[in-house]
Amino acid sequence: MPELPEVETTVSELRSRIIGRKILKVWTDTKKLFKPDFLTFKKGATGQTIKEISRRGKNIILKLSSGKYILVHQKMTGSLLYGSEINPVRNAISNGVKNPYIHFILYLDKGILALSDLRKFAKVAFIPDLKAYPDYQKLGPEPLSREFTFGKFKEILKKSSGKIKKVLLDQNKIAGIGNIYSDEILFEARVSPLRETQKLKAKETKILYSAIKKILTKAIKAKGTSVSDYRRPSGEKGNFAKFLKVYRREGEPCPRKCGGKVQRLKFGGRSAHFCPRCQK
DNA sequence: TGCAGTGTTGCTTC
DNA sequence: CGAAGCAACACTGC
Repeated sequence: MPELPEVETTVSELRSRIIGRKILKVWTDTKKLFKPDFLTFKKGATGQTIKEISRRGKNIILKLSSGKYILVHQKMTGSLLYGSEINPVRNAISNGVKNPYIHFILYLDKGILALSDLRKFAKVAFIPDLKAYPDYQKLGPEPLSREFTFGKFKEILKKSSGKIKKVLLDQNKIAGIGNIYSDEILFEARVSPLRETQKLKAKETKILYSAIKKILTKAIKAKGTSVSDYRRPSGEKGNFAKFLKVYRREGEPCPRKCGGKVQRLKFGGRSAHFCPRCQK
């Protein structure tokens, strides 16, 4: 589930703990997570000091003392956890909850950084040159950055076709929005996920732009959403789930009290939740 | 019991 | 070329 607010929470909570730490050892039981392969990763990471940690879209980026990078994408069920040690019997982080899904550990000179990932979809890459990494450089603008102006948003929409929900989910158009927040943003803006992007009115575009900034900012303040698996580095849950208005609320009355009912509809391979009465 | 559904992405197919 | 479908994996809930 980690979308922009969850990844932002992870990065900001890890920063003070792992900056300046040296990577002593790398462990995994799932080599397929690694790009280009585990041996390259291990050679590139071992002995390095972590100089910086940052976020780009849903990606976590560690800059190493060699000037090269580690990129972690948590995909569906990944969480990066930090603790003082690992309990090998329960595969649990010392100060976290029991967790049998740890598939990757960086042993640092102080503490450990572990990736929990039930479905093993996560990606852990060693990248010599970030700018030359296609998955990274194709990403669209950061929606909370100064660069993402209303003009920029209009330009993105102008070049897009199809339904607005699909545009919001496209990482190469805007980076970091996933299924939860696209539903919540569209509800906030009173725009149906099924609307054709080209047919949005000027006023709706403006409201949508504000809703993107508003919802993502609020979710970061709440430390993200834990619908099922996402955890903060400490193992704690995010607090935004209770603020969700439509996501996973099929059949409930519209929280805006318009008299409509939240509907779930499948398209583009995923489900969209919305109120057909007040989202036009 | 069994099967549909799950936060993401990228590959294959048409 | 774009759009759509599906696979990667393991679990939950109806």
